[in-house]
Amino acid sequence: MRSTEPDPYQRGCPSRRLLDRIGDRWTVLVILTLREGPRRFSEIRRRIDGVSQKMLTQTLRALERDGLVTRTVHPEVPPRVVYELTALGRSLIGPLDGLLGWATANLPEVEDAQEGYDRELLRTPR
Amino acid sequence: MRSTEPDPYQRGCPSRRLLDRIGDRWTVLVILTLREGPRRFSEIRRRIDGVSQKMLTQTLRALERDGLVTRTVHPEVPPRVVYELTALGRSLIGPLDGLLGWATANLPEVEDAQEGYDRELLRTPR
DNA sequence: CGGCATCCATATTGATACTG
DNA sequence: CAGTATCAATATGGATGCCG
Repeated sequence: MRSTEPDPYQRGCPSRRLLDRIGDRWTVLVILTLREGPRRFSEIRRRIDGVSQKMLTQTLRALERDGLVTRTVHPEVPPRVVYELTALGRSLIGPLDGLLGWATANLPEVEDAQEGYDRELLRTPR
Repeated sequence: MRSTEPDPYQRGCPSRRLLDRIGDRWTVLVILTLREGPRRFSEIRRRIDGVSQKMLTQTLRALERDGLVTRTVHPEVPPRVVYELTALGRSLIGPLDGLLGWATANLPEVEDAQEGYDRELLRTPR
């Protein structure tokens, strides 16, 4: 049996393209931040611990290019730039929540497994 | 209103820890490969286009450490090493499928958005 | 076969300085 | 405020060779 293996994961397949997009350290966090509503650049920056201004700019540009986020410049002084999820961006929240829920429920078990693994390594160094 | 912003995404929060684990280029693809059943090292390697032996080894070790994958060495010559998802690992498949489904359904729209964005940049180079 | 060690090119990121 | 530009540090990944 087992006649039908699915296709291998080729470079351009949906899984790969998705991972290339949201598989970096900041993209998902920005989307989750914007789920609360439109936010200014500095607000987003404050809510994501450790993101540099450069990385946040890059991430937001990529999200805008992907059609997941809109960028609105209010012509004032000082400038005010507001980012907001598009409908497409919001549609990603459900699936992301699925993963987040898994993380909340199962990360403790993952970390237990890590401890066990590391302890075993110490006992049998090689 | 809007009294209650959720906590910011601190460095050690579940979202961050999850992304640190599965946010790399290969982890998700390995899990999806193993969903079909136990597989040998070389089988996995063949099914993921472009993964080097070094990266696959690293990824499998991390997954084993996380308790998501078991590694079984069959003491034969030549050696045969079989990897298999644990129950914990299998529990991650549902959430991952959610994301994959989103990708399949919406990546075309994302790529349209990119084209539009890039075309606009060409028109107004700066 | 599976996998470790090494070397090396390149990508990613952070820090800093500067601008409209 | 919200960027851009530049440089330096680091992380990542691939290629190769060797081993049980």
